[in-house]
Amino acid sequence: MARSSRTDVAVLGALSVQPMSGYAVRAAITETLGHFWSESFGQIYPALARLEAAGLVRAAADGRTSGRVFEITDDGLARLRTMLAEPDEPAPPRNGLLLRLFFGRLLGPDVCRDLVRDVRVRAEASLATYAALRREVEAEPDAGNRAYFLVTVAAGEHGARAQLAWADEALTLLAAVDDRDPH
Amino acid sequence: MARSSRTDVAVLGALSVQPMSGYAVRAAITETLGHFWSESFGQIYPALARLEAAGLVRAAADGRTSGRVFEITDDGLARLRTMLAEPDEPAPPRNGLLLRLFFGRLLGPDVCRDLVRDVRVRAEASLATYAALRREVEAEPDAGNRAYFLVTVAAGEHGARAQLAWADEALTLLAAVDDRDPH
DNA sequence: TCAGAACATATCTGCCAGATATCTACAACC
DNA sequence: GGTTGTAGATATCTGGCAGATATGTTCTGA
Repeated sequence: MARSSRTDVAVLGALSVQPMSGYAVRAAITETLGHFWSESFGQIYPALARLEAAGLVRAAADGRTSGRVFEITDDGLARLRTMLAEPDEPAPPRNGLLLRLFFGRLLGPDVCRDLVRDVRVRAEASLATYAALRREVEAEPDAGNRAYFLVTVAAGEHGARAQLAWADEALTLLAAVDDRDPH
Repeated sequence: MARSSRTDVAVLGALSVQPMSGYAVRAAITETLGHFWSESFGQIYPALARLEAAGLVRAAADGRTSGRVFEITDDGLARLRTMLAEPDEPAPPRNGLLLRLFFGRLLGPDVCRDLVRDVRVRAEASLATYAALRREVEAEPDAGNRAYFLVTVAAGEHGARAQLAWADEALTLLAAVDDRDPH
């Protein structure tokens, strides 16, 4: 996925499922891709305008509700396939939590332990969410996509379990730090 | 960590270790925080100018090489502590790999398996890097910071192991997908 | 002394999140 | 039958940030 508009990929992907308004695209992305992707309105509307100008998307015959409903064109579907096949450029790492823990001595071990415990709590919650999501996907009738969806759910599960295990190791490490260390 | 300039935190953090030029700050961040943080020059120089104007950083008595060497002021250290203590706002998820796998049916199972195998290879390499880093940190004399550094190394290790385990599960899931599925 | 490597600073483009400002449709409520 | 609230919908602006690029400087080794 080239650095160039990954938003376009997500929007085209959403419209490849069914025609939608910009508002609905955002809702679909939040709902369905929410555990590994996010988009803001500030991106979606310019993206739709761009894609429409390029003929990758067109406003569907207006059913005269409010809001324009867009559908993907054949060119758009071809472009989506191309973009999906581009090599992935992993984002540069930027983990605010680890940045703070690295300078943890300035914060003191107490605060650091709270930070880690907070991660632990959120990871537990994520696991529950993923368990529900997995049941949902496994019950879904669309067998052709099921394996792909499960792959993304599994990524979330493994990530959350890793956070749990890390949090426990981190708490052990921090337990050994003297609270009266000059920070 | 408020959304507002996390770059400032990283730069102040680097300068809290020792005075440095902008160029050296970038090098230090890449080298020392590289496995969980990154900065670009395009951020560092404006950040240094901002911080200097705010009195959080000052140009050290010039030893007359090229380049201005900055050191953190007392105000800067206080500000750093404050910023480190601010609540963490986790970045919105944006995982290009999972985005592609989610629409994997459009790509076909072969391409998807290649993507996953690639992750697996990189995760193996990461694990080796972290093992070396761990040995380095454990040998380091600075006992006061060692636990904090190890916490960040452990995060990388757990993350990489999770990727390995996920990749294996994903390959199993994708092995069951019929290659002749209409995509 | 000359070439090139490493050091150093600066700027510009484009992607993107988040906040905010409107506007419409519709239903519940009084 | 008007008011009010809520959800749907579109658009714009600010600021953080990565990556590329341009350019000058210092040092080292041939």
